[in-house]
Amino acid sequence: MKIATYNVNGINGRLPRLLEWLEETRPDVACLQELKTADERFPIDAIRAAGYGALWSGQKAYNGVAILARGSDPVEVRRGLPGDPTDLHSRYLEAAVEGILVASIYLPNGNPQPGPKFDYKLAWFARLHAHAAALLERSQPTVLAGDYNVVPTDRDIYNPASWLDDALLQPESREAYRTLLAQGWIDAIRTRHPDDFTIYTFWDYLRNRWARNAGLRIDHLLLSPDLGPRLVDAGVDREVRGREKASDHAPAWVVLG
DNA sequence: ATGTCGAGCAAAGCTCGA
Repeated sequence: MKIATYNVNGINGRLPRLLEWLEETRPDVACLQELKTADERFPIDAIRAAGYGALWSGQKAYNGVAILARGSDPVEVRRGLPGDPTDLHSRYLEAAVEGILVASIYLPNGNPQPGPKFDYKLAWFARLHAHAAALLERSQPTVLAGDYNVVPTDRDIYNPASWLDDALLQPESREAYRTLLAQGWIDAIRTRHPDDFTIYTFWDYLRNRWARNAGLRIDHLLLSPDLGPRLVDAGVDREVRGREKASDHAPAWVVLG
């Protein structure tokens, strides 16, 4: 079973790219982020025509997450991260697909830092810690997939020098990611590629960063501990980033046996 | 500051968020 995560950076503007990738790689589950569209403009007809059922939580212009399942309709379990009823951003969706609980996560970027956006990022992370711990208590195979907006270590970026003030590299962001892993979650990409320090998922549009492979690893697939023995493979569909009208992220994926 | 995108608003270039 192949589960992927892909920050599409505008699902309508990049729909041909998304459909092409689905056709080429046929993931069983695809978690999408940054839909940047209201619910009523989600391109469900094109996605169904590609062979996928879908759940989505949209928002006009910003955020937005979805879960696609090949040949079936994902069963919605949760919409929105618990812990703050005043938080209206569409950043979390959870569904059951073939016995696996899958979450599509779009963690706040947090820039500029310090400031209210960074505070929101850390508060969102704290809510994720609480919910992720509750998920582990249920002992159901679970995958938390998405754009975490965290570069876990300096081994996950081409060169941290020009990003030192960025929210993605702050010690607080990294500590929050480590705290999540310490609950027992397995970072599938890093576990499968322990010594590959050029495996990235995001290349900024600015300053020719794709051509220079000046990337960051910020999209992650976290597996519940029971899925550890089922980890067969994991990777990044890097070439997708190099295409016309590409998102600034590439899809990342895991195969479970 | 740099400089690249999508999307909204509204009718073209600006603003915002990333």
